[in-house]
Amino acid sequence: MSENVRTYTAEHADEQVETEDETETSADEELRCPECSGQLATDTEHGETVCVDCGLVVEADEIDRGPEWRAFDSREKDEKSRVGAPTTNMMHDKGLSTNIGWQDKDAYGKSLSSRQREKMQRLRTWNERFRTRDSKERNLKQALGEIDRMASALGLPDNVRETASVIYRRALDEDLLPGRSIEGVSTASLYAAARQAGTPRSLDEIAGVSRVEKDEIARTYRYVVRELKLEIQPADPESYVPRFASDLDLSDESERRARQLLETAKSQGIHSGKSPVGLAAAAVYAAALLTNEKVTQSEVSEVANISEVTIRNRYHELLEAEEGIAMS
DNA sequence: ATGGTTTTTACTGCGTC
DNA sequence: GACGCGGTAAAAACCAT
Repeated sequence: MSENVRTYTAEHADEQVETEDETETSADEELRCPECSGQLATDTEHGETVCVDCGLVVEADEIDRGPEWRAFDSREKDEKSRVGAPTTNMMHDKGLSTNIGWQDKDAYGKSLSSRQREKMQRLRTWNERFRTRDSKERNLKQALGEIDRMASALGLPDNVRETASVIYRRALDEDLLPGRSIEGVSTASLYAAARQAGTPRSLDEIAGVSRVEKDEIARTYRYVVRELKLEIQPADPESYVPRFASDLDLSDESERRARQLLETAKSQGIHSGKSPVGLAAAAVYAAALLTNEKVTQSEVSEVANISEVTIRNRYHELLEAEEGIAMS
């Protein structure tokens, strides 16, 4: 039983990243403080992102792209409104390009003459052609559609799609695409984004909704992470707990116990090198046992996609760790 | 390619409903 | 007898070197 602190990298490859002196990292991937790796908080009042631990200002003079809220009457609404919709990375042109409405109405809402209608139709056609003119844009359009589709299938929230879009966009900008499929990079981006957002999906789940083989996803993922210097920590077992618990119709109580078990396991260092998914599954099973809720190992293995043997091994270790704490 | 570790597969035995 | 559970051995998968 060697006490090796090997990071689990099977489907969770996390590359070590040399931290450059000038931390000119773009805001879209910043999750942790570069100094003390503490939690970051956004101060919208001053437009700053600060570290709650050491107070380091990570990002200043940010632009708030959202609309001003709280307008009490129509006059105020006009004053406070900033023109246009908020930009989003989920559209290939950030939602900024011109779009010609489909309604054949003029600015006053009056219908157009048939001549004008024809003209507008031609304009729409050309506008669409220009909008997706060069290959990069078309590429992006397809990729974002793909990301959206997979994210929906996996029930991932919008912010994950946003992040995935950002990652993909960067990959495109850095010319990472040649030699790799659009689907592959889209999938890898989504996988990375899900993990960054703390709502990880296993490689198997991702592969299930992607057109690309698991191997290629893993390969591309590693490549993208390395090239873009994304910092992604090994998945936290606890982030799988809620999903498993709800899939098994377990009470909040046992979900809490499962987290607790994982906490003590972490403090004991039991978790290093083991599959986060397996750990989470075992914790959920053990917690259900402790709260007298009937769940079979095979049921847990089903929802977690983990073998029963692994669940057995892990949950023994979890319980031992728990007792070890109780003794001391 | 190799070696070390973890996970999976397959099989067996035990107790209970 | 089917089912849930535990254990073991060998194979496969995986990461690091």
